[in-house]
Amino acid sequence: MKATATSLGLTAVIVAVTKESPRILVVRRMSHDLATPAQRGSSETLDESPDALPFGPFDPERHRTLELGLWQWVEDQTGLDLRYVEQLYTFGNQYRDPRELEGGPRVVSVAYLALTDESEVAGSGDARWRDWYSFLPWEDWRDGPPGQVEKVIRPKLRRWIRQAADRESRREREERVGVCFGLGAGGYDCVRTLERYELLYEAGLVPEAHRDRQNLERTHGSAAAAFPPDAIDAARLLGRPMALDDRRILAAALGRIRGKLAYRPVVFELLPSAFTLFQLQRVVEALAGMRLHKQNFRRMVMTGELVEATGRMDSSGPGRPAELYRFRRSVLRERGAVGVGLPSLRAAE
Amino acid sequence: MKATATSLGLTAVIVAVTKESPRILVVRRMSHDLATPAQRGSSETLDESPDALPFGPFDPERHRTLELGLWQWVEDQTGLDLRYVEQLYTFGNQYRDPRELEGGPRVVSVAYLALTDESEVAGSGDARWRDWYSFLPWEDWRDGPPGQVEKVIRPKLRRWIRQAADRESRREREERVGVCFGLGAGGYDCVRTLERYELLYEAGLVPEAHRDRQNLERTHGSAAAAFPPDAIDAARLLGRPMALDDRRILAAALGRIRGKLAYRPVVFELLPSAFTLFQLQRVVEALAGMRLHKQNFRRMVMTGELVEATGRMDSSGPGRPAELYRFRRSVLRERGAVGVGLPSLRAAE
DNA sequence: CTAATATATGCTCTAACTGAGTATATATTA
DNA sequence: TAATATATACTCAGTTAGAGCATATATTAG
Repeated sequence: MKATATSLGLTAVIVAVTKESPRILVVRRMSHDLATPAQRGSSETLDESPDALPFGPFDPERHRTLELGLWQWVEDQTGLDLRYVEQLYTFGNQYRDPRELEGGPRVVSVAYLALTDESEVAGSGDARWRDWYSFLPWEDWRDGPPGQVEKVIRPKLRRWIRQAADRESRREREERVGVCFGLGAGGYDCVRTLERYELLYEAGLVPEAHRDRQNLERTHGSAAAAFPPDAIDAARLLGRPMALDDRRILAAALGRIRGKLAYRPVVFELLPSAFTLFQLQRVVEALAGMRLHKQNFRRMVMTGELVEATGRMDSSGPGRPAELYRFRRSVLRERGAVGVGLPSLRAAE
Repeated sequence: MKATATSLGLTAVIVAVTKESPRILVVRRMSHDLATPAQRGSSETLDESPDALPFGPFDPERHRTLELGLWQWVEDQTGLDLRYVEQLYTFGNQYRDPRELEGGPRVVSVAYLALTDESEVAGSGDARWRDWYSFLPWEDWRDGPPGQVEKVIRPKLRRWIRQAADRESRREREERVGVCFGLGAGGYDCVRTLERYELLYEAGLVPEAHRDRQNLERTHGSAAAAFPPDAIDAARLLGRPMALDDRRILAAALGRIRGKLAYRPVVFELLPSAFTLFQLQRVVEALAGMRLHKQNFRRMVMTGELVEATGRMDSSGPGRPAELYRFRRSVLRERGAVGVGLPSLRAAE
């Protein structure tokens, strides 16, 4: 059975940073919306009900542009006011949505990245904020290499390399693992989030990989492959799964925002109007998933003239009070590439 | 009358570089395909028949992914084999396609950037290669500031600034012009191609702006605004117009490829397997639209280990024969950000 | 009150990189 | 043979990036 039509939708990756942790707005879609009939029978999927990214159909009658469509639809559904919106990518792979297996239309979705501050979500109560790294825990290197990388990912990937069919594909796998997790020259690159997710997917370390394979096999009538039990175990340590290919979209969004940090001052859309340099640094670190050298960070921000002093001080925390700054919006118009620039990964302050 | 459905298509920006000039594959779509009935009557549009980017509907029955759809459809239509394909942007603005004015569906198009070498185009003979800068002549600074910038663009933009409604919007226009054409601090940024096109469109310096406005007014029954005669004059100097918003897509593609040059070695997909360093430099210059310092360029390529010597020499041109190099594909796997890095704009060698 | 601790902020040092230029070698063409 | 066009090696100064030292000013534990 094949999809015969296409339906166009919008997916929103809505990001906020609260108290040093990056947050994502997710909805809990009832699983029977997304499950195939085979799954609908099994009890295990019903109570799982995975998180999903906010998604809505695009209505050409109401919206003059795709971006306005996203804007208004998010506004209507959640009451959030977005500070920054940019198109991320358009996803149209077959079987993204398992309902295609039953003859549903091909679901093509234009994903947008939006920045805001975390605030109460109005409207239909199933939207909630969640820590971004609860979905992609291997991306947070702020306290050194994440536990899962050494304990789970590396051993499993070594096995995946060994299982390669021939010498050539084995060498290829080896190199991919090296690039993604920073064994090769050049070290670890925090921007390669999508490459990492896709590697983990292909290597079967992520439950979505098994789910998709099972959906396919069930619908095509072949015997459903046994769900490898150790794979499930491993997957539990590798973050919260999501519906559809939403975790892939999340990985793409993280890479985009990390890349953008270096040459466009987007961080400021996530901060209050007045902030200390340390707060600014914490937000950048939260998104980059790594620690920065404090003095150099300050030097960069100051010599780049990204901010201006407000004159007021912040004495709320412990330690010497810090001066409060505001974003100098005019840099957007004055100069070309400006941003907070990420160094390569290193230890700490 | 409003569009009630959406149709999903694929647009291809197919790039090659031949003898130091970047080329684009365009098709000549019969103008009655795109014209509104009002235009169809007038003789002036019939013989114009503007160039358009290759476009095809996306068929979910045949294609597993959007990218595969593009690949196969380009292959079928033109016989070209693409060396590199990446998704560029998804365009879905209302009235992109004038047929929407008569109740046609909203045309959403996923644009792809593809690199290849210029070769004979097979199949339906209406596809042809054209110089990229014939559509965006203000983007080519290899021989200094393009003539149109000083003679046409600057004066018209100055008038556009003066015509602003209030002080605030005037200051805004002033700053935008400064950023786009390099009057402000930071100088000229060759990557801001889309910003420049959109500025020229808004300021009415590009015929597409008048065409779109006329289409709207005619269909809505209001008197068609007189086409300002000096605007037409100016437009003739500002490059060849295109159908739909294809020139906007072209501007986006140019910005993307220029930005990518700096951190991904995409140039090599446009070169033969063996090339001299000077040829490599010429291709980069053609895309960047500016000249590079020769010795520094060589140093960068060599210390970056982007290429390896073949041992063979090229004695075809005048002057001392140059060594032939090949791209060291393994850098793709070894390191993170690698590319040929563009400096800020300067005079010449 | 004092010590420990957490933060803010100023300054230095070095290695690497960037932009620009000089110098020399080797080919073709007038 | 001179003029010209390219290839290639090397130098030099200014800038930037990564790392660390030192000091100032607050809170909290004892």
